[in-house]
Amino acid sequence: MVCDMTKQLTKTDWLEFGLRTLLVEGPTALKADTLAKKLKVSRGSFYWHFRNLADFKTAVLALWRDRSTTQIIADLSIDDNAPALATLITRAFESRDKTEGAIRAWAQQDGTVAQTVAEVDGLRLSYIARLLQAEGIPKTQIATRARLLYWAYLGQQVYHETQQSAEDMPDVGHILDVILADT
Amino acid sequence: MVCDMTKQLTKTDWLEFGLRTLLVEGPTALKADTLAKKLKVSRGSFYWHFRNLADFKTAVLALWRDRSTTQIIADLSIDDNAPALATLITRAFESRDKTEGAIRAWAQQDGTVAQTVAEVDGLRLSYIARLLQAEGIPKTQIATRARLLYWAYLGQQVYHETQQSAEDMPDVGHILDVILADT
DNA sequence: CGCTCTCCATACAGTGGTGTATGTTTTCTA
DNA sequence: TAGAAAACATACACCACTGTATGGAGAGCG
Repeated sequence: MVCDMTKQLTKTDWLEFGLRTLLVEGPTALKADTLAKKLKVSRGSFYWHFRNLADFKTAVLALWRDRSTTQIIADLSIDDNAPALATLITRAFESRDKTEGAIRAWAQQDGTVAQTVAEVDGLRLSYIARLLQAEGIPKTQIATRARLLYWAYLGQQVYHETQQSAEDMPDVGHILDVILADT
Repeated sequence: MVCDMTKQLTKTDWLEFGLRTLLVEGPTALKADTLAKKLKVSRGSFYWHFRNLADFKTAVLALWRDRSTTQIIADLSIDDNAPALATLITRAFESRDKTEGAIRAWAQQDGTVAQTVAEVDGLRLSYIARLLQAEGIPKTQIATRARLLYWAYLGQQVYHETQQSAEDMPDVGHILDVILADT
């Protein structure tokens, strides 16, 4: 628990904890009852800040969407002289949380979530396409290569390794080589 | 409904319907109550064939695992003269069901499911590695390229397109080119 | 001090699902 | 064709969770 335990809870506290819970335990853990217990308060607090569960969930979803897009902007704002694509790939493929899996699991059982995920996917994909264009990839190949790279990122996030061995890390450099290879 | 409606249900009928429901509506739809209603029987039938829900779920999981592995064997048994890798990629990337997404959504909230998924992932990955070896990829690059390809497949399955336009299909030929490209 | 507004607790009714017990129908088989 | 076994129906107790109503504690302020 990172927040001050003595204070009372604010709407933001609930949303932050909700997002964190979503990313760690999955969408099925988004219940007023269990969340309240983990926050050591009663559901009265929850229903004071939010009209109902659906409202809370849409707020959590919006929070994730904003975070994701601003994170894209942050990645976008790394200076253009640096090897942006390499940096992006390294960061993406070395992250080891269940975020993407959790969000996609949620999207699969909720239409509005799926729509939001589609928007975020579109933003990320167009960003990758821009980087590939800067790398000099022929225009007819950009779409496919961007998809290949982004799909590989998504796939790695939902991929289940038998054992999380450190030496089993992907060879990021070689991935970059393949994505940029001449055919 | 594809099965004979007049007959009584067998254990296999329940499992088949359970697997199908899982792949279409996701793991949260695996409830004795709702399944029974859709099969137009009461829960008495369910609890005659299965001790409890957990038993049913593990049986459905086992069915998926067996199907997945035998399907790999079936793909493996296409004659070695044919361009096996191209065929596999074409089939994989043109399939448009939510199977992988549903299974992975399930795995994310159930440890034993995650373990089974890991086994299947391992089998598929080693199969792809074998095909890449047959294509003459250097041994030091096989692992990374196999991962890249399989991750891209997984990613495409959980990827949410804004609109399911047919012209948005991936360029399978170019994917193959990139995966096999000299670096 | 007393008043108000914010935040939370408690108690309640309602819902959707599980599992069990027991009775009823259908099917198989001798 | 009687009887056993398989398959299903019905009714019940139980649990987790939602949403609501209402009451109470706590800070801020006149």
